[in-house]
Amino acid sequence: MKEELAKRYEPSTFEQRIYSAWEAGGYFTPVDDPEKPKFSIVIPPPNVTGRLHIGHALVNTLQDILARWKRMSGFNTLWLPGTDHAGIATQMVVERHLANQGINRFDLGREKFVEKIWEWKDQHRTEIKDQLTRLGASADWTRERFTLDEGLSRAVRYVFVKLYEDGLIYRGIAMVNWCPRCRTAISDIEVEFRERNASLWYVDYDVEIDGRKLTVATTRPETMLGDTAVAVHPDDERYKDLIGKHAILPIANRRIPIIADPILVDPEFGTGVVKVTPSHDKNDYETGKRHDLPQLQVIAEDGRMTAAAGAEFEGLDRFEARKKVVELLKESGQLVKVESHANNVGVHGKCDTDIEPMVSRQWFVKIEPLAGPAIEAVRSGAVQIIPQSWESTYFNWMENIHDWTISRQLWWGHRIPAFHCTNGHTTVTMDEPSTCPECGAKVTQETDVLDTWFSSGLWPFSTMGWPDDTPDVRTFYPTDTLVTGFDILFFWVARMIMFGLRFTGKAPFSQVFLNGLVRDEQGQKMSKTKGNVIDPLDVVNEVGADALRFTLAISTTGRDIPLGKSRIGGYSAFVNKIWNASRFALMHIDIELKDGGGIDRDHLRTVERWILSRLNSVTAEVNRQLSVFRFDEAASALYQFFWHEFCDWYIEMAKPVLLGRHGSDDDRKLARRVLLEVLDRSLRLLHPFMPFVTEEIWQKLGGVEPSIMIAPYPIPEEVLEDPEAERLMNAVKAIITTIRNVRAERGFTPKDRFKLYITGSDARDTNFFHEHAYLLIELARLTEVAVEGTAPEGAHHDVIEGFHIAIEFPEKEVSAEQLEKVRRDIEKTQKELESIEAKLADERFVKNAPAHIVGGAQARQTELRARLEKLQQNQ
RNA sequence: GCGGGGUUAGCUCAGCGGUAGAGCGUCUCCUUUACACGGAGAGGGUCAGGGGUUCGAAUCCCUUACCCCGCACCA
Repeated sequence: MKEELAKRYEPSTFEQRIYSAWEAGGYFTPVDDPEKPKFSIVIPPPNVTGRLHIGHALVNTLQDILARWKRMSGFNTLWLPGTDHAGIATQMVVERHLANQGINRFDLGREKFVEKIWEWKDQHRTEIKDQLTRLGASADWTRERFTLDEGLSRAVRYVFVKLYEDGLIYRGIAMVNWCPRCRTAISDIEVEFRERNASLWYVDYDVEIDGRKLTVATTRPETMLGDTAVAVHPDDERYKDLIGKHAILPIANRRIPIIADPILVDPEFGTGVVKVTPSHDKNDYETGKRHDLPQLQVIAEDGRMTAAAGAEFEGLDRFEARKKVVELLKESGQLVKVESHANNVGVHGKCDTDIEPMVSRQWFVKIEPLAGPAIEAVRSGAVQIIPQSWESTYFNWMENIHDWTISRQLWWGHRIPAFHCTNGHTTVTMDEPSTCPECGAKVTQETDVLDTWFSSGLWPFSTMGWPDDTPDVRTFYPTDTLVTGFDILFFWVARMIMFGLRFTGKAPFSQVFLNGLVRDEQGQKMSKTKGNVIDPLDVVNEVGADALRFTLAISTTGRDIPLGKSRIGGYSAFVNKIWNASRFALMHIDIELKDGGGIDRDHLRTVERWILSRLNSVTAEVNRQLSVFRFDEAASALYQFFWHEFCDWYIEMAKPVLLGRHGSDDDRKLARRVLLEVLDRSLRLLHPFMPFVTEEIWQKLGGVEPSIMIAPYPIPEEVLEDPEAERLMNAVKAIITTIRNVRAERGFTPKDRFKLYITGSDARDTNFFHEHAYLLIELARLTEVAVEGTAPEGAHHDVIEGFHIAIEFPEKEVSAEQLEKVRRDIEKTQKELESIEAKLADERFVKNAPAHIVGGAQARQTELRARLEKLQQNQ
């Protein structure tokens, strides 16, 4: 009837089989049960750029733990999976991929190139799904989405048109961050700053007043070619007389005005003279607008110099041009000096290319009207950010937010639903008009696409069929918990909150759990170039998904997680332990869960009441910790209970009865029932963390449900609490431990057996030990336990948890080392006693400290006094 | 410059007002029929430094030092 477990724990033999069975059972798909409360969670869609890394394994393990926990706890649970088209990132990898074959995207043309990306996407979507599957993700694949799906694209167009009509999307000319490599504009948050050792060049400009010169300090000499002014501070006495005059721009030999600007110029920095390049610097652009300066674009979209830079520079790369400008200045003697200078250079986070500030026509989202409600949602608690310390970061960013540049000059993405006609009219509409609504001329669609985060910002509802009023939207929106990395708090989380509130009137989730970054052992960020990345599949193949998941969960405290290859499967020993303990249990259990019968609580012995009480307390703990996202605490509680209480103590204590060395047949039956019960509940508690191994074992227990993943999650039951059993068993454990210690200290081996004398503080306790003497005899390896009589001379005395014990040793020489140990024990006890006595003698302590603390100290004092007295007999 | 986080056992980290903890590592003993991915033990910490509040501080406040991470600035 009952099946045994394989002798060895080999996850590869069952994990994939089990996943298929779950999928076939349809357990990942929510059931249509209006009675059940719902729980929904949407995956942070991984980019279809490549394979998942260990950070994905973390974020998805945490989501799966929540989903499985909630599902087992009776919630109608949806975990919606999918992937992100990841605009620039994907276009870049495909371009690189094609470059290896000697093809560039311009050879292919837009249509063909996009086709290639779709092929790439299909392949990687499959790989990603496979990886999540191997991790055990209980996501509903029947609802899988992709940001470029027709449904989601429609939501994107709808939102774009709506925002445009509401005046929150506008098109205009502005200075944006331009990536000359990707040849597209990017938003402010996509710019990363890198510290660099650069040079500061000091250049002399001739001034139209004879003999006078202005020395300008610059880090970008090549932009000089586009200078249209030189600025000084209006109050700077050194240059006051030159304001309004003109300087001669070196090389270009253009006459440019000397202007006064208190905002741009800090007289303390450099020489106090600033060159002004309105076309290639953000501050200079603003200055140019203030002073009505002409713009002169000397750097083109591809990072090469334009004709405006002069014939000898045209076509040169901007960095080549820099060298050449410096060279020419040297020759003309206008280069005064060069200083080294540390500065932060903005680069495109995706490709590490220096950003070129560039004036261009782009589409923007006017963000303040969206940010206001999003700030309020967090402030009011409608959206809770965990750990809470991230809230101030969120507020800080949201309160200083700038308009969002949403257009990208790329081919891969949602094409902006704007249609331009030959007469210059622009129509923004969801579907392409046949002709211009204003003049009837032919229209062509805008070639720019949207920032990829525009579509992911709609993810929690666009995936459910919005803007239609679908059953999924009604049932599962808003979602409950969002689990994601803090690195996309601004990119993604903030945008979802803004869009969600604007378009659905509701925050898209009520809680955001931001997990830390997975780093290597040295605390280094994982990256391909450093070669310290870990492919989760390698780990799964090596130690199994359960060990990986448990390691990730128990390491998740809310901060960064240092996990290198050596640590990543660290908890495989624990999984192995679970396997073996279960194997032992199955060898002795001859009943199945569905046999029913339950437990006859009236006939339980103290050991059994104890383990059930402990199990109940860990049940409460796990539920409590999961509800506050303390995955580490929940996992630790299970680890501690299963290994160090259930295996180390309970199973060892049950063995005498299970193996027939002690007790009646009825005792044995009851012990089996309890063992089954504890194992069953433990497996269910562990299941969200270790779905595979728990399922594999649980299948052998003969439960009513076809799968552990739809069996109920244990909840604490008051009847199982038993403080009295815990008190007595704590004493038993402590006494056994003491005997083991003393045995080792005195140099005896486990084979040597002794007689123990023990007396409790009252008859009931003494009687308990009389009945449970076999536990001490078995686990502490004794010959007998006497509850009366006096220990002979030379016995080792101690007081443990209120019980007086004496261990009778055979004649044996006591070494100096052993005597020293006894002396140290006494000293330690004495010291603690002294400190506690001093405390109790202090009336301020007795007066001010809460009663239970004072009471505790008094009890401790009594115990220590008794113990000290007994220990002194050992000398 | 502004903000956040950190500094606790050899390593990685919990604990955040009432007797210093875990995992891993180290050392000793043990092949006891679930498990040597095991069992039983041991050793190891003036909780970064200095002040303060309190009967009592690793825990709260101030301060110094160092280390991370954001954001802003950078001619």
